[in-house]
Amino acid sequence: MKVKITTWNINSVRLRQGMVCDFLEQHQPDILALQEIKCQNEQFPAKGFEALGYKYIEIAGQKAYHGAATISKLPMERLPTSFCPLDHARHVSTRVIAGSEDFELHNFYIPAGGDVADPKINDKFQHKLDFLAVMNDYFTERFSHGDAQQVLVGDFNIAPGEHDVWSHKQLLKVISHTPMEVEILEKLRACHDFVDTARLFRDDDEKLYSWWSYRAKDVFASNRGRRLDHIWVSQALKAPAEKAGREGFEIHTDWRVKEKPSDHVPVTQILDI
DNA sequence: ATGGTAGTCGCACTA
Repeated sequence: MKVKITTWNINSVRLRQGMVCDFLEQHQPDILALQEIKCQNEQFPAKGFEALGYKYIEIAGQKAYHGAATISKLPMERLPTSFCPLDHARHVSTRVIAGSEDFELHNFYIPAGGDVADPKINDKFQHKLDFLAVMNDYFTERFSHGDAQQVLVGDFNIAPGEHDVWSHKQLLKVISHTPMEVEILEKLRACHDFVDTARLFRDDDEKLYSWWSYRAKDVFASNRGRRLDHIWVSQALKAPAEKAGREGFEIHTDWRVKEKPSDHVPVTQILDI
């Protein structure tokens, strides 16, 4: 069976719930992982999504900032994880039942990390690095009990590759593309053999972006984007991702120029399990 | 080199 998974930093789910419903109707993902929902659990517009068939909803909300939620047509149960050293609402972990198969889906909103790329003088950057360290510990522990089918998605707030940013040189000192965080993220990926599905069928020198700043006048004229939103799978799910083919992965760039858009666009991966 | 925008909350904070 094919399982279609989309991740989207929505930058306020209440403000953009209509836009989310439009996306769900047009693209029919089985699962949508949202970040920056910017609301408390009881404020999450669950009813509208339930009406579209997304009966399984797991929310990690808090007042005003951050927040993540995963909504699914497939049965799903919550996994009791804890990744954020400051206890922000920044992740939702679930086990998804897909026919005779099941897999873990970890929906992350990794801290952005502030402005100054020095953890000694910038607590927010230190927090980002600490969050990544907790992720590394979790998956080390998880895999010590054998390979599970794992999917990691979300706004990682890191653009790892030279061609995941509009200018490698000009962003070397800009948080999201500094060597320190890129190395730590790459280590996290490589240590556990995760596959960055964006690059399965796309060369490393092809520019790919999922985020463009609100501050640009004409977003695509300057096209100063970064690929901050990711879908990773464990080795056990590499073949299902490959089986979906090149079209199995998509960055929905057009959603950046809708009326009142998020600064991130949805990113989709199909798994043919 | 700087300031540019957006969302939430109620002024400043986060991104």
